[in-house]
Amino acid sequence: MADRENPTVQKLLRSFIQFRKTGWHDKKINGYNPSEYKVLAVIYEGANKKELEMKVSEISQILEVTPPTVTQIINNLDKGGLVERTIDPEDRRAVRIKLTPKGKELTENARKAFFEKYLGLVDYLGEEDSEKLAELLNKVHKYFYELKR
Amino acid sequence: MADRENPTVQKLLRSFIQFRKTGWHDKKINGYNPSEYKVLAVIYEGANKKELEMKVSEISQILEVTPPTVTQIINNLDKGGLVERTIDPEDRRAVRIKLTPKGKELTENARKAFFEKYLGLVDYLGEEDSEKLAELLNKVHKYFYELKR
DNA sequence: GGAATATAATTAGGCTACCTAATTATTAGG
DNA sequence: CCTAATAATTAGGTAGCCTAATTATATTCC
Repeated sequence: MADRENPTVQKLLRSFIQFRKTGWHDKKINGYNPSEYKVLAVIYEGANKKELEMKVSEISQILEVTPPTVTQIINNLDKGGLVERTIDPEDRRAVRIKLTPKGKELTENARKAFFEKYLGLVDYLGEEDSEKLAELLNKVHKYFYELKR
Repeated sequence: MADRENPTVQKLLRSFIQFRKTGWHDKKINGYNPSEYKVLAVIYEGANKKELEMKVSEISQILEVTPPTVTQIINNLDKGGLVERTIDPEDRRAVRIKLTPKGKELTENARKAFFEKYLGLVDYLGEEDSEKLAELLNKVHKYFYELKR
């Protein structure tokens, strides 16, 4: 209670607020929003791992957003010719999403820039502290997650 | 380039994404949004430190949002009777914002709950790791901030 | 001292990134 | 084979921001 002035709490709070404003999530590139790039990245990575293309529901699970959110983003990517829908022949309710050559090129370029930036960060923090940070953030997530239930 | 698969980068990225979804910033309390509570908190803290009430521009600087954003939030808080505007007699362009008794009570209750939650977090992480986390987040912010210029 | 300029706040309108509820198409279970 | 479940979509809404334009007041400087 008197602990309301606890300096560690204060520091942590300030850091959280600042971190939220950190532009680590970039602004528009090539006319596409960060949320659109995230979907592109998921489709791209999925294609490198599996034989079948990603379903809307799979993308939605990976990004932890609802399916309507994914549908909307896919609609825009489709309009821009970055992505194609095909009906899954095994389950005609499902839709498989595939990158077009244009979409693939865009995604690869964005990924390159993105990973360079993050390699720079790991370099800046040092390998050890980077690992520590990831671990601590996971613990924070777990703490709040468990509070909510 | 081959470093694109650097596991530390991957871990860090996953942590960042997860952290962004962490509900550390709460949902509506008493019908007021997190952004509204942040403004209340700033006004409350300002009142404890200075003789004069907060101006819109001061609130805007502290929260790092534009003045129109603050104006809108103040409008809502005003409608709810949590806050009062008075014209600064020294500079009649400026508006001083003051908590009403109702606003003050609400803010105090919210602050209490809020700080208890964060004391719990510090307890969960340990004092030392909490400090480390704050420090690392600040470094991350600095890295991205400098990249942007 | 008055015109030009700067500053404080507000209004109007727009945007991103989400959400929920309802609908449509298809598949699976009793 | 009919009911219930599942996949995706459409429609509409919300929070939390933003920019540009406007209004009122202050400051500067010839």
